[in-house]
Amino acid sequence: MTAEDTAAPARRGRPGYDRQQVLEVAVRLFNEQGYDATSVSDLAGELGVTKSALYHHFDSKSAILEVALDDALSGLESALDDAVRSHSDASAQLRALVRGAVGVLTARQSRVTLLLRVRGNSDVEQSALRRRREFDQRVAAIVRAAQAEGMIRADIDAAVATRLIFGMINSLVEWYRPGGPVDPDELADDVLRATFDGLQA
Amino acid sequence: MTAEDTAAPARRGRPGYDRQQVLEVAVRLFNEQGYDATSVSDLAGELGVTKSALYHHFDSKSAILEVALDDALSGLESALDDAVRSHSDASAQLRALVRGAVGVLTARQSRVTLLLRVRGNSDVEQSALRRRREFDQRVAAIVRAAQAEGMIRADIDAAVATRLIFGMINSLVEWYRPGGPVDPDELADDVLRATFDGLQA
DNA sequence: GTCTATATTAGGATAGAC
DNA sequence: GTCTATCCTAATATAGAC
Repeated sequence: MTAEDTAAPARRGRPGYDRQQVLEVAVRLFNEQGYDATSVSDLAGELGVTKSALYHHFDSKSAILEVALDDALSGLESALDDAVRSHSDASAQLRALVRGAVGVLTARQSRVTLLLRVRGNSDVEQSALRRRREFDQRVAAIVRAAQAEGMIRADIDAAVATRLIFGMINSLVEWYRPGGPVDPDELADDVLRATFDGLQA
Repeated sequence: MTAEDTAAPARRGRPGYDRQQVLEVAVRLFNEQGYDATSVSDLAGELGVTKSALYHHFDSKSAILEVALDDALSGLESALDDAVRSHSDASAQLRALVRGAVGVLTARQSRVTLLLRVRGNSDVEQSALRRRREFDQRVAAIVRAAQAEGMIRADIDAAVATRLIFGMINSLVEWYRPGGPVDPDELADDVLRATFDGLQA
């Protein structure tokens, strides 16, 4: 209904998954139980196949994680690039970025959730962390510039402000559920209002 | 210097840990690597003792987790109780709660971090989750009441507002470090300003 | 309070048939 | 694309001595 882009001829019988379907279920399980707490057996059980079948789709458990993390990072980086490209002043870029980030978090919720929980326990996780730190630094630079432009109040440290804003945004993955009662666009508006105008009446 | 309440006669030689010291190191490791990714061997290695030595202090790995989670939850519950007891109107209670929660998060950072990452993979985790949900519901009720009092803007859903506020607060555990450049009290002020007045100049 | 075994199970991963 | 069988390692936990 929503995403069936690949030209895959919609499988029928119980068994018979493609890479995308495996990825989908894996990411969901990783989020429900945590990556480390999810065994390949768990995943196989959830899909109703054996462990061996999974190794036909992915070389390793961490290869699944790698694909998911790349997807999340690409989304966030694109949102940042778009925001920077579409606006010349930092204040407008920041607003666009907040809206874009909320968009990515709601659209790719499960993969971004995975990204935000990465601790650096493997090469895959460490390289994702590096890439995420680069993203964070670019964002911090924009917040600093927006403060210099007078958009962000001067009585708060720009680095702290950056973390508070994205702390609020990132926390969405903990409760937002696609298809739930909260509309993604309205949510973006709420976050913009909450961060910049405040929740006080 | 800070917490040496127990009457333990300050050990000397390398080996020789008490429960508190083991707990301290365990919680730090759990946060660095994730609970599931941290083996009892890792912990033993970090302490410079064998695995068996650890089982002298705690019955199981999850027993360590249980103590840490209880401490975090107790702190948050106390902050909530204090806020409710000290103020009669919801608006003041909410402000006191935000300040108190930031205080608990900064003072018991490592244990609260652990709590916020719990997924419910065991009985210990599930009972912590239940207790946390109770806390969340009490908080949501206060936010609703504060909105009814006219303190919180009416154009945002109270449940969403609650999650945004505590999303920002809880995100502190991701970057705040005791003894670092950010003062806990100033941070509480910043969070109050950011959530209620907004970050806009 | 710690140590040297050791039991036991589960985990990630591979070989090769269907 | 999936299966059975299997390898190998690492994980939690225990027994009993020092």
